[in-house]
Amino acid sequence: MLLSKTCIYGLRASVLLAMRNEDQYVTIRELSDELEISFYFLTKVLQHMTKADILESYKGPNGGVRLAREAHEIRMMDVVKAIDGELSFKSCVMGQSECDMMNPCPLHSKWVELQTKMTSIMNGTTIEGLAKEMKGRSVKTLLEN
Amino acid sequence: MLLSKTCIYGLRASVLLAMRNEDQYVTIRELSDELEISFYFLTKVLQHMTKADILESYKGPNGGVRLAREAHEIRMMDVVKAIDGELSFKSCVMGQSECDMMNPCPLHSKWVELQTKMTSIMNGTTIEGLAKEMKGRSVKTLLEN
DNA sequence: TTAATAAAAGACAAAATAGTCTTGATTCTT
DNA sequence: AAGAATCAAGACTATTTTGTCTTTTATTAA
Repeated sequence: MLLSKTCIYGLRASVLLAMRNEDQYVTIRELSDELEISFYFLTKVLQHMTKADILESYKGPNGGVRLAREAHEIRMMDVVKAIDGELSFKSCVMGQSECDMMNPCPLHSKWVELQTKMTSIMNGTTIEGLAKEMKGRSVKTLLEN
Repeated sequence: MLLSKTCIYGLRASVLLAMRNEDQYVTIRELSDELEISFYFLTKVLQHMTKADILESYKGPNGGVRLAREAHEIRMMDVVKAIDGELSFKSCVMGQSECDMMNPCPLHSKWVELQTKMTSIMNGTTIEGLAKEMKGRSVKTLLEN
């Protein structure tokens, strides 16, 4: 698995937040219910994202979490880096600690293109983009049935 | 990390075997020494590969393991599938259990191309190819220094 | 000001992955 | 036949990831 579950949950929760009124706080319970994952676990994930300034939180009644910036200003890359770190997807396929042009693993030349592509997708995709895609999907599902 | 350590060790050991006289048995101890990894752990990995008919083994003096087929007949994909299974790299980035055209995750359209590319690299790369690349690299290193 | 709501913090538990070691089964050499 | 070499099998431990729960802190509303 390329991304950890923690990271995937973080991404999905961000997308849900972006699909709503962006400046409104949403409780973690609502998010975990909608994602059908453990409330406790999601709490930890989102706490981490709050510390990383991707989300902001508010305690007490009507509190919850929301995106710290506008959804189009948060890239998928920001979330992935904050949770899994950069190494997770930039690390060498063959597990070599250093893998670059000077010291390539036997797959390097073929793989580097893939990694570039991957990086550019993560950089080029915003939470807003994912949210729009999700909304579009729902409409499409409706039209199809 | 895309591939598990188990899988990476299995790949690297296969490449070492291919770099030698292919029909000669090599002891696991030699392989683990060369790869600088745990002998015990590598033993388990290679046992698994033997069961999967990627390697064959022979007990006793002058025994060891060797490739079960010629190096150009073993694809990287064979090793990865045998150890990590297919799901490991074909699974959805966003963690959706079903993710296809009919039921895409919000990243599906962008990601599918990447997965295709990845699959084709794994299918198109043989252990022999990796071994040759390794040998070439050594020569290059010599020439550079 | 008290009670209720909700995140923060951190302890604890379970599962998956990675790593270590011992014993047993073969096979070779002498 | 005996001893050494080597993989096979499986028990055991350590680490990382994932998941659960309790207590504390901040905030609101009555």
